[in-house]
Amino acid sequence: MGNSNLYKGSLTTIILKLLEEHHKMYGYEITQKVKELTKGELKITEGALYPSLHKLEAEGLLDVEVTKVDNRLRKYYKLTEQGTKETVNKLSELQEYIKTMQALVNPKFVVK
Amino acid sequence: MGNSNLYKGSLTTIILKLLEEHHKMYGYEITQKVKELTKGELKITEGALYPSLHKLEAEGLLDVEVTKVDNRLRKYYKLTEQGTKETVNKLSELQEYIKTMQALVNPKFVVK
DNA sequence: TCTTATGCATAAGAGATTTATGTATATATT
DNA sequence: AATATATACATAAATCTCTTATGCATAAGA
Repeated sequence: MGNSNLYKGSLTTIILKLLEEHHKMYGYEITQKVKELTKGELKITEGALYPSLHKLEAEGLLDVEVTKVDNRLRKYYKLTEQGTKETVNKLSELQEYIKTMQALVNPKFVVK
Repeated sequence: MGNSNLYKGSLTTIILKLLEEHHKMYGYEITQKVKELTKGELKITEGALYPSLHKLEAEGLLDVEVTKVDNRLRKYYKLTEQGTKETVNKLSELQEYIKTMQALVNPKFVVK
C-alpha cells in the first residue's frame, strides 16, 4: 500500500467501508476508487488486495459473483450480513485508534 | 501492542513523540506512560518496545545513557538531532494518515 | 515466603504487506 | 502492424512489525 507504514492493518477496514458504501465492487475497481478518493496518496497493491478479498470471503464477510464484461473476468464482491456487522466494528476500532493516537500525540486530547 | 492491529506501524511514532515531550525516558517508563495516557487502552509489550528502541538507536535517532537506580539498571533514551527531525516527519505522516482515512471512511472529508 | 512491580533482553512464530512474477484481453499509440 | 498501456485476475517469496514465550535480576508488598 502507501508510503508510510501506518497503513499496515487498515486494508480490511478500507475494503469493508467501500463495499458498505457502494454495495458491489470488483478488485480493480477498489484500487482505482482508493486512488481517486485519496488523490493518489494511497495505492493499494494487487498483492495485498486479492489475498485480502479471498480471506474476507473465506471468513464469510463477503460474497462473490463472477461475471464477464468485454470478454474480461470480473469478480464482484459484496458484504454479507456478517460482513455488515464487522464493518461497524472495524469503523469504531478506527475511530478508537485515532482517538488514542491523538491522546498520545496531542496531549490536549484525553481518552474517555 | 494493543488489540486492534491498526496500531501496527505506529510504535515508532509513539516513542519519538514521547521522547520529544519528555526529553529523556527509559523503556519501562515508556510502557507506563502509554498505559496512563491511553487509560489502559494501549499496552506496549516489551517484545515490541526494546527491539524498536535498539533499532532507533542503531539508526542514529536516539542516544542512550545507562544509569543505575536502586541497584537496578536503567537505560535512558533521548532524541538526537536527526531524531528530532524524524519526529516531525513521523507526526506529519500520522496526520496525513488520519486525514486520508477520514477521506475514505467519511466521504464528507476531502484530501487536499 | 510468595507475588507483584521494576527493569532489561531475545528468540520463535504469526500476520500483513511489498515486491516480483505470471496470465490474458482491450484499447491507444507509433 | 507493432508496441505500450489499461484492465483484470492470481500467487509466491521476502520483508517488516508485532505477539507470545521465555530468561535474568532486584525491590517492595502481602
